[in-house]
Amino acid sequence: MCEQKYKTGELVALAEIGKETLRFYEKKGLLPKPSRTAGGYRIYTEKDLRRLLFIKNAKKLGLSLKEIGELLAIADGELVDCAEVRHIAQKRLDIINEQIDNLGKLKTILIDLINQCSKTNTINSCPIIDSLSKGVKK
Amino acid sequence: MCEQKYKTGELVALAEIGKETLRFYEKKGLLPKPSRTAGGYRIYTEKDLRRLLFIKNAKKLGLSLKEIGELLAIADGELVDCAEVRHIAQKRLDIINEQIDNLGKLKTILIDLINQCSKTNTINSCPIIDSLSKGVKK
DNA sequence: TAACTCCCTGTATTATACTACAGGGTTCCG
DNA sequence: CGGAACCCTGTAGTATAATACAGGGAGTTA
Repeated sequence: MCEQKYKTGELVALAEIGKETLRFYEKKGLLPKPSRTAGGYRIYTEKDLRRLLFIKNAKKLGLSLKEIGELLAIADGELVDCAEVRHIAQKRLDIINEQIDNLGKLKTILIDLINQCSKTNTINSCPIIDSLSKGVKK
Repeated sequence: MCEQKYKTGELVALAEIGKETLRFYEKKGLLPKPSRTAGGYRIYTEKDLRRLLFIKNAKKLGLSLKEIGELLAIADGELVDCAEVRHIAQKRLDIINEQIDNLGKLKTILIDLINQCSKTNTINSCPIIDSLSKGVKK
């Protein structure tokens, strides 16, 4: 029966974020407006902590706050249209595949550069500039 | 003997960027200050076009303008210290590997979500929230 | 009750990468 | 020479994601 309650300082310590960031997320609508003490202090629950950790992890995976907001809206049941969900997820998936592809190309270019560099020890012609001037598909 | 010369409008048309972006890059030091006509109009050369295309392609690969600037400095011979070059390249390579790794994880999560969605057609429990609340390594 | 820590609000600043004016000067065509 | 199209400068605004700070209130403990 005794659910854990946190004040701002306790929550930010547990989630390892700044207190300004917490308020920022609240203002952005990513976190619900918490209840308050008589003195006006915010009171958070376990649910808020989980939500905050979700935001943190999703960010780590490269999602923008806007996208995270959309996913949270789905989780909250505000957005129950399946087509909508699929659309968000698929759109992101396309971008991810493209990014993985691009990162692979950049990786090759950088490995070439590093090798080139260790061979000559001076750079007269630049392998990256050459590679990238020719263009990257898409 | 007749090298191609471009005015701002011609160059931005060829590179497919905005004219303000061109000035922005000049101010940032990514493009050298071009020579001018008697009337003060900027005159660009083929070399500038190649440089601009390099910036565009490097951006597509996810490099920041700051990193692009460092690579251009290398290409310009301003930075000929091999250790420095290797350092920039290796640092980026580490980030890339991590990003590829993270994107792969996100991809799995999203594919799960899409599948879940097409099975149930309604979302009662949210697979992404569940996945991400548990955390992502590193 | 003083002192101290924590919390409140609102506003301003940071960094990245542009994008959009306002108010002029230049070039070129007829 | 008139007018359109183009270019110049400087400043301001946009979006994203925070981060910092000023000025004040709340809660706790000696």
